[in-house]
Amino acid sequence: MVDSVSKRVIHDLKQRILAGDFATKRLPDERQLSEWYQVSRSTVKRAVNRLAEQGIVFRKRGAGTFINPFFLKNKSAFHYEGKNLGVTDSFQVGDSQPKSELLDYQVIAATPELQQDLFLESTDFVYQIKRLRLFDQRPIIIETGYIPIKILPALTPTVVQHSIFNYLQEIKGQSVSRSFLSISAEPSTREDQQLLNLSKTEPVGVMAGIFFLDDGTPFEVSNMRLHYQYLKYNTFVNLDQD
Amino acid sequence: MVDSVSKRVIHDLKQRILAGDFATKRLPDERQLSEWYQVSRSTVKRAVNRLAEQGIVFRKRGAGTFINPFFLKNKSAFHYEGKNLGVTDSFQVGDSQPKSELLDYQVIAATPELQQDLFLESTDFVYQIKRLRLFDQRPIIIETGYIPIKILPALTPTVVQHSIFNYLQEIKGQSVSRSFLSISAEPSTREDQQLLNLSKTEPVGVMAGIFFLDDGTPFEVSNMRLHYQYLKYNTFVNLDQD
DNA sequence: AAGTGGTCTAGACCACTAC
DNA sequence: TAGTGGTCTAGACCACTTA
Repeated sequence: MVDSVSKRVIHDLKQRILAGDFATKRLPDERQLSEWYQVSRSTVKRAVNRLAEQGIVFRKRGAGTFINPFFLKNKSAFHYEGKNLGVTDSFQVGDSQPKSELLDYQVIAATPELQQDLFLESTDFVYQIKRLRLFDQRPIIIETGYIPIKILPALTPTVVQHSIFNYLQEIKGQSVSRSFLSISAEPSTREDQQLLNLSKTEPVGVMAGIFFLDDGTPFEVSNMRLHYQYLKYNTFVNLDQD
Repeated sequence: MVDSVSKRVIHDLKQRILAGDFATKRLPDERQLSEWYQVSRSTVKRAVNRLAEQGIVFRKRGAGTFINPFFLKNKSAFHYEGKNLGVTDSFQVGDSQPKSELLDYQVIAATPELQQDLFLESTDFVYQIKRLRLFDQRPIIIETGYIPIKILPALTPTVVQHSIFNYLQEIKGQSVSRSFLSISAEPSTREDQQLLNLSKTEPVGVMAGIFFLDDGTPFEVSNMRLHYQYLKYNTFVNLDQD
């Protein structure tokens, strides 16, 4: 995993910004950086654009490239780097390994909605997997997932209690690299209250959506009900667009 | 606003994908597209990369570029294009103009937290503006915002009841194009219940964060408590990265 | 008018996938 | 091995901001 040229530039610029090398809150212009790093201007541009995507710098046509002051003063808030894809990724807070308690595990015919979302025929079947996920011994998420059996014909309850994503990687050499999620909130149901240890007035966060394989195949429809104190989704939005 | 070359390519490819021109679920390779559109390969690459960012196609090094089947079957879910920045933008659902009821409006000394978030000195003052925002006659959001007086010295309650963002554009020619938001959920307080017409067990969604001007100046710290039925945040996450 | 970022070109070479 | 996307170059010209 040798670093490419632009990676080197990205990394170095990030370090200098954090170290406060650019007291002016302004980056040298692209042509200067190009000479500085002895790379082409295109490469500098690609590197700086990456920093802009991450909200670290702002570009202003005709004026220059400026360091986001908020980035310097609030680095922790930018910790979301790498984003949230799987749930497990988002909850590496506790030191202990996340565990799962299997609540339900069966094979059912794909409902019309699942057929559409997972790109299935009416003759297809899916696993319905309901798990209570624990982090640091505490119940945090009730997750109900639907996975086509034709993608993972040999899934077992044992696998399910550990990581389905890891199993997928081992068996098929594919990983889940994209997701489409919708985030909302709801009053807790009686079941939520029991499983997640909530009072009647405490709500759950809901993250529902689809996970995709590298090749774009929809892999899983997932519905997650989270203890509300653990729902925290950070987004950086940049409206400079097409 | 003449379209650039790459915009033309983006637009045309998008249309063809939607029209089902690529029955194979696969785009022609870059060199072919380059010839087809009579543009350089770099330009094709930039265009197709934009489509990939939007989740419309998947790129696979060594294999090709493939259309996201989910995009074809579920176009409505991709409606989030343009994303959510301001709250008003996210809620153009109802036909009527959004309105605001002013709950609180005063100038206060910047607290330490505000000083940090808005990049202020301890001698700075901010407006504290609390509004109940109505959409389609219904109360949806309680928004408490903090804006440095030195950015908008002549703000008035009248302006505040309409759009602060529009006023900013008129007065300073600047717009709010970036935001950093954190999304969570909480049980509703008694005030929430009263203002948003919620029962005791119904929660609120919370969107808290900072809005930035084009030049990166933090413009407003905002805390929004939403009627839970109106919190719906869609995200497309792509974990192909650096 | 000078300086800065944005777009685009024509081409080289590399890394990975599939056969 | 052939084909595909990824990185990079060296340079041209354009669009916008600032003075």
